[in-house]
Amino acid sequence: MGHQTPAEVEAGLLRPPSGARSDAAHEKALRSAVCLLKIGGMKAATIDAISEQSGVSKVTLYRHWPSRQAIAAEAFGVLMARHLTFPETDSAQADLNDYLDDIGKFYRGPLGSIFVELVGACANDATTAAYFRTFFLDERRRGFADLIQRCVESEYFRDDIDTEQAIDLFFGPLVYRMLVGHASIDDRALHSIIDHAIRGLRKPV
Amino acid sequence: MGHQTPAEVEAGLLRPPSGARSDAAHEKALRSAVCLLKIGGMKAATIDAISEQSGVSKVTLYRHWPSRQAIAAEAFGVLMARHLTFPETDSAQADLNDYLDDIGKFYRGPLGSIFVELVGACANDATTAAYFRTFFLDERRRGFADLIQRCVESEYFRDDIDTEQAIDLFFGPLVYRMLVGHASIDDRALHSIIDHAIRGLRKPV
Amino acid sequence: MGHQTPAEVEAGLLRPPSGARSDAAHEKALRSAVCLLKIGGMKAATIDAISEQSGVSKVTLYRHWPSRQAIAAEAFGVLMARHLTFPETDSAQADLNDYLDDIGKFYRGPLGSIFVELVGACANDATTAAYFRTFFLDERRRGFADLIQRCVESEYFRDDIDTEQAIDLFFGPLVYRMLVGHASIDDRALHSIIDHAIRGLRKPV
Amino acid sequence: MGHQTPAEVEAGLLRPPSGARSDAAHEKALRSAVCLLKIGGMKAATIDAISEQSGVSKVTLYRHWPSRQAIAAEAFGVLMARHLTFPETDSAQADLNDYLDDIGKFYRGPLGSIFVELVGACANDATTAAYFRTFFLDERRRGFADLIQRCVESEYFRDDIDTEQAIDLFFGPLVYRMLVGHASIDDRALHSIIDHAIRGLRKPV
DNA sequence: AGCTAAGCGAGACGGTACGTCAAGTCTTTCA
DNA sequence: TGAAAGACTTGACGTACCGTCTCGCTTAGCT
Repeated sequence: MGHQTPAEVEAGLLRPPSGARSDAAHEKALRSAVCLLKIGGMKAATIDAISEQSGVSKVTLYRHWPSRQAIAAEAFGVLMARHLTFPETDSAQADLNDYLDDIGKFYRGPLGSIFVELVGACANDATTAAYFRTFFLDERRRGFADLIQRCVESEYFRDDIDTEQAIDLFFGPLVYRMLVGHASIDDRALHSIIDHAIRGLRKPV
Repeated sequence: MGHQTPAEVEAGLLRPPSGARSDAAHEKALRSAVCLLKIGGMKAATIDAISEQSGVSKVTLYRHWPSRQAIAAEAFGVLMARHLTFPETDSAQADLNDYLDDIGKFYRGPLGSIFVELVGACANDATTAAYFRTFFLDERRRGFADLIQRCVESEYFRDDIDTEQAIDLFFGPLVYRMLVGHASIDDRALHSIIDHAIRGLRKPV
Repeated sequence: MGHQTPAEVEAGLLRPPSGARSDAAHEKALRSAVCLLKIGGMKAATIDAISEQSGVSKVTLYRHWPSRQAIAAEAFGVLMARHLTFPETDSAQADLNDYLDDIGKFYRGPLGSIFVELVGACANDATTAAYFRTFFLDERRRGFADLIQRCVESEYFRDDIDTEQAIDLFFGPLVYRMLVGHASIDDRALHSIIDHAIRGLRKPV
Repeated sequence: MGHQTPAEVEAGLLRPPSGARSDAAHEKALRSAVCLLKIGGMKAATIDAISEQSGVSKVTLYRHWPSRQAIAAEAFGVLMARHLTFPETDSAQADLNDYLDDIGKFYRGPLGSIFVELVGACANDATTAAYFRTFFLDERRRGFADLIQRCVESEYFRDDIDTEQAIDLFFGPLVYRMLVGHASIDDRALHSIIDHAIRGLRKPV
């Protein structure tokens, strides 16, 4: 399947398949971007480096993406596709705790810092943000939204909460701390933050 | 008073005063940076532009700050010093609501987008983050912490909450949304987010 | 009739006729090249532009010509076919003067600067030079050679001159000045140069 | 002494001396350009190549010259400064013949083809032409003008000739032939052309 | 009448070079 | 002695044009 600009993706459109060549370049570029991101983060994923390492010319890269940040965003989506599956047991509450634990580990690992760099890049460029959402965030949020919904259905959370806001209540504080570094996100802090957020969402007992 | 690197600041150290000239250059540079930030955001606040507009040579800038982001961070602190005072009436709860209202307006205004750009810049460079905290964030958080403490004392909030986490429970979701743009921060969303956060902190009634 | 590469042309060979389509593309490309040359000179006559404007694909262009300069050279020949006819009255001397006057006007006009650009392009590529000669210069020189021959026959010029050299004695200085711009080619200069050249060729009286 | 743009040079102005560093870069770049020109002609003297080989950054090159052709033009001037001195014996006529002989050899040698490439480059860009004249041609023409003047004084040439035109009468045909390649410039042709030109300038006997 | 080979438009691609921007360093000169 | 002035290197950027390639369509001309 060919690549898609966020606009098209967000509009639910697909580009007409363009032939083997185009996709090959797209894939090669993404693979190189993934590799460079893992090794050196956003700083390493320059257009020149991706071009050189992948054998895809710069002009072609610019035909496929509007900026290096966009490539990185999509590459990050590819990279994360293999991680962080959502637990799905009988207990929504247990699943929530499991998932939030995973999140904590993720944020403190190498992928976490790439994630943070990407969020930072979103600040400078709305297009990057669009790519980041389309190729990574949206799907992940959908998964988490399902989990929250299950918490609502099992009467763990109130039924008048806004799912999107609930998600941000968990993630926002963590991301903010990772970006600015004003406070720790060690296990204790993490659990305490989560605890506060859960209290904000729980159904009164 | 001469300038301080964050390391020194955070360690409570002061550089030996360096003479009248130095401070004049420091001030001039900051004034220019403030001006450039207001006009064109982070993108406009380049070293060359600051140097040219302020008449302070690049070399001198680098003697005073480690990077252009650091200048911007300190300049932003200067810029914000005149805004967003904390309300202080008899009612902590009313003060909290007033303040959070102000925050909303601030985030959506021109200063808000500079703030977001700076937070984004923090992602790439720990030193920038240190400057940002030292010259802007720390003081502001202290003010907000006091407000939260008053909410605890007036038994609006529980007394076992962590003030730092409480702050991030309010700010994190907003900042996250501003950065990534995945959801609105209009008045309704804002109040709903705040409402969720407050619920997480409130003393059970 | 199909097109010919200079080598073939110069060897007196013709390509086997290739079918109606081929010629249509050839003509369309030349027409576009003429148009682009007139509007923007050599700089505008890029392969991409010719291809786009004419609807002839780049691959086809490269099947018909070895380079964009070659296309331009042939197009210039087409363009000039409509201009600069040779006067032919009873007086060879008068005809010579008329023609040289025309030349002066031509060199200073828009076609003159295209001509100069093409001569400049010949410097970098022998193939371009071959096209330029085949599709423009050779025929023109033949015409001028006839005129000079008539001057010899009417005993205006010596009969031991080399016609080719005589032509270059007139044109070389003009072209050189147009290329390098070290001296004017206004009417006075032009006539003076021509006068020197004629003196070099005249039969002593 | 710092470098000069042709406009300044032609206006007789000098840039204010800029310090040792600048000149070092200028010299290094020219040396590299000379070297590259000798090895591969104009095609080899790319900005990137000059920058890489000389260790002078591209930005600096563009501060010193407006284009690679300008660098090449100045470099060619440097290269030629060591060649083609003007003979100066008692006999102006003999000196003229000697010099024209030298010219022939020069045109057919490796430097000749660089010369032709440069003349060709002048066709596309007036600035290149200005550099070419300033750093190579003007001085050379001054020398040749002196020689022609001596021919006038010795009553070999008429005294009503225009020196500039006389120069072009010799050089124009040669340059034209070298550029377009429509006719030979072997010894016979060369002498014949020179002979024609001389006839055009000689004092009637 | 159908088949085959050629020419064709479309358009993506790798490559070379360009010209520019901003960052951060270094030297010279001045106060 | 410290700072202004400003030239410098570095690294990356985004673009232009080139010449090549593959694809699938059309057409010509032979079988």
